[in-house]
Amino acid sequence: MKIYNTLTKTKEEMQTIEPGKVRMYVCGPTVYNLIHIGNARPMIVFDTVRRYMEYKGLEVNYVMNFTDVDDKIIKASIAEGVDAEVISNRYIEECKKDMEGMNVRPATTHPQATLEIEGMQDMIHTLIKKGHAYVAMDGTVYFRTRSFEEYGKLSHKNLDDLRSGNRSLQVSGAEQKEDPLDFVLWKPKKDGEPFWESDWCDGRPGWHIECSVMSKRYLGEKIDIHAGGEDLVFPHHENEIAQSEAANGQEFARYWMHNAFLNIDNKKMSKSLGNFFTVRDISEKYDLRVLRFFMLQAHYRSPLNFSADLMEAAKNSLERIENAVENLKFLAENSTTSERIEKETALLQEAMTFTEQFEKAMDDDFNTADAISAIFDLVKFANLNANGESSKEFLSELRDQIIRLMDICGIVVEKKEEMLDSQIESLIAERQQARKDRNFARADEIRDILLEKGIILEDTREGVKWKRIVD
RNA sequence: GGCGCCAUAGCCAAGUGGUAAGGCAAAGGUCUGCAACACCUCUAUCACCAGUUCAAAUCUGGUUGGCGCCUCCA
Repeated sequence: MKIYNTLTKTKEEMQTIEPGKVRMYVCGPTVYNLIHIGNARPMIVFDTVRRYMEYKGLEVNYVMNFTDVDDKIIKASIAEGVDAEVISNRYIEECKKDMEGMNVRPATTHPQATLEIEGMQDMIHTLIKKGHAYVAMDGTVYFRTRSFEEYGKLSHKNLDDLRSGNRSLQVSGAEQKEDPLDFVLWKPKKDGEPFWESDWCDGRPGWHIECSVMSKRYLGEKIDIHAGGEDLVFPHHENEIAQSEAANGQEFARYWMHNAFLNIDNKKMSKSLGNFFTVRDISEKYDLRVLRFFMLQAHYRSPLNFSADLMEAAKNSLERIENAVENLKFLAENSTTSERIEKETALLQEAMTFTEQFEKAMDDDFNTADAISAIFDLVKFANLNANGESSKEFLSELRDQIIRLMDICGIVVEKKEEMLDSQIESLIAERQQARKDRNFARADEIRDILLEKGIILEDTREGVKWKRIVD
């Protein structure tokens, strides 16, 4: 299994610290509002990475935090006249609902920054003791960037470029920093803000220290994979490395994975620009499986453009796969032979090559776009080789294979067994009679009635099939 | 100003040295009372220029056009 590592800018064969086990940390959202579809990309991408690793037999300890102390949360709490906690807890719950809708599995642990303050203070103490941090006059604690020699190794920047190249940094350096690139580990409270007591001042932690500490607490000082959006490479992840490695004296994470951005009409989507859709917005128009499928059709390191047309295309594509699964199920239910015949054994063996194709693509830095094309090849193969004469065993093996691969992608194509509404059943029977009587007007009328209820009928050689509309 | 990424058919998107996967859409056809599903057929020399090579979408240099990070941000 190969992973593209931002640290080395190459694909590397994954070797875990502990055989058979993966320690993985994903930077989660700041919970001050409903998550948007940009937030959804890393959730979907890395959930798929996790699912694939588990499929390959690895045990994944998966941690995704919630950043629940932040300027915007505080701003929202002041606007509503409630505690910051009320805001963050509310949106953590909403985020979990959205994750469930996208079939993103809950992490092994979902730590929250405000519950880990003690660990943060410990790490800051250590950094001060080791000379990597200092306390300013007002109690702010800064990380001494120049004390960490490898600073810049993740984002491949060097300190001189950063210093000379950036105007705003130089201006803001007028504070009490020793160096404009030093960043905050602990900052003093302002009126009305949540705060914690500390040896330096009443205040709250800087953003970067949170992830360093939560990662260490739940996964240990050294982890296998640290992941997040590409915008976090600098400064967030760069700073995490500096803090963690300076404090712990060893490498922080082996592999750094970053997903590219989701754009709207070729423009960056951001909360500050206001051109964003929440996952909740999308869920009103589409089944969230469509959103998930849409995102997995591109490679996670390529920018992806979002639009209504593209969602429609993704929906139609997904339907093709679902149709095949439905069709196989229908044929199996009506098949008269149960055991497979020799020829079918050979066909099933051939079908396995699609699973191999799928795995080969996923092994190559989780190339979901390629992996999904293998699923389509399998779908084509199934459509071509399954018919009324096929055995039950053959049909269900094919169906299981498609379902299994889609399941790795985190998309459930197996419809739950639903009780056939007796009303629907009798309408279908009535329509069949009408067709027999060549009363096509009535037959079409019944079909329209069912269509309005979201039921699509399909007349096939083997009988009438029905399915619920996907949207 | 500094660092970096991308450019493949109408649209989306793999492929990163050996003569272009897959999906959507469109067109024609088979099946069918019609429709839908499915199947068959059909759509590209890979932004442009120059070079390296027996061989380049794939490597090198340049041009043009997009975009990202350097500030809260997935």
